[in-house]
Amino acid sequence: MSNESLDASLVIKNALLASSLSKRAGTRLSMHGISFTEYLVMDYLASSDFKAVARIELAESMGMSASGITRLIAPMEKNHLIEKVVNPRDARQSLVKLSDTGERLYGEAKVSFEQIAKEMVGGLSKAQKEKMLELCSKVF
Amino acid sequence: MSNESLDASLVIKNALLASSLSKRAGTRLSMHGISFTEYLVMDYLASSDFKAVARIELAESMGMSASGITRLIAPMEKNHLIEKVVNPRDARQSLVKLSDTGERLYGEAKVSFEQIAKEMVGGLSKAQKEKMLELCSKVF
DNA sequence: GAAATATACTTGATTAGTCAAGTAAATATT
DNA sequence: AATATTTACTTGACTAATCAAGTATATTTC
Repeated sequence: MSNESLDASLVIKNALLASSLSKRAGTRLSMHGISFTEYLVMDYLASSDFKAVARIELAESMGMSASGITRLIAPMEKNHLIEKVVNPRDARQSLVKLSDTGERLYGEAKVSFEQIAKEMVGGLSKAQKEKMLELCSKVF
Repeated sequence: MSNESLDASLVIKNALLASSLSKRAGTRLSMHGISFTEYLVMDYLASSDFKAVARIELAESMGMSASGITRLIAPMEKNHLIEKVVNPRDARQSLVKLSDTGERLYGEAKVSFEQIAKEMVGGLSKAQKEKMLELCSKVF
């Protein structure tokens, strides 16, 4: 295989893999009434120590547009998973944090997510998983 | 890090990586007037030796629904990139193949795609790319 | 060989996102 | 201090996909 087609194959394989993984994860998470993307938001907020975060930061961290975040957050707020927090230093911002309900739901969803994640990458040894995570991080 | 959270991190990292890669690839491919998904279809048809392929096979190979393929192919057919081929043995099927125009466009797009793929995975050595491809294949 | 079931595809309704344009507040420029 | 630019976000119009239901053909069962 030429170098170029190795690169191309890698990109394509990764795209197909991620599509499969996120679909399976989404199916599992739907039992908690949330989508994979919503889970990612919660996970990010949780990793931010449950502190309020600017929407723009969320957008960047998730590789989404600002408007995508607006539309993603709106129903989560309506469902009381997420709370708006104002930033007294900057009135343009509308910070976002997990509500108590959101934290609780995240905790439950996390169990399911870790279960399905385990099933999905079950074909790899611990060392291989670590290697793959490292390689992914090197690319992005 | 616990085993469970390693699994979860790997799945999340992969999703974010693939999202980034496919967006960048899509941007580059838009110069040829096609999307990343359309490129994937063409690539699959090319790898099938440019023979006609059933839509259902396409759907499966790309991890998409049958209706997704219908809607994806329709404009490609209108733009004469893809031709319908009937299967005399099964009138339910509507096979799909690259037209001459489609083959030509695929050839051009492939150059761009391999270029951007090279840029995107440039942080890895050849051995690392091979390793990552192998690990991805092991998972899916 | 007729009836039941399964397969291949399409269509209508919906969802999750995009981009471009708009608004309002903050920051920089002069 | 007034003006220009940038930043954070929202909204309207659109696109790409999904699912559920429908149609037509093929296959299985009796």
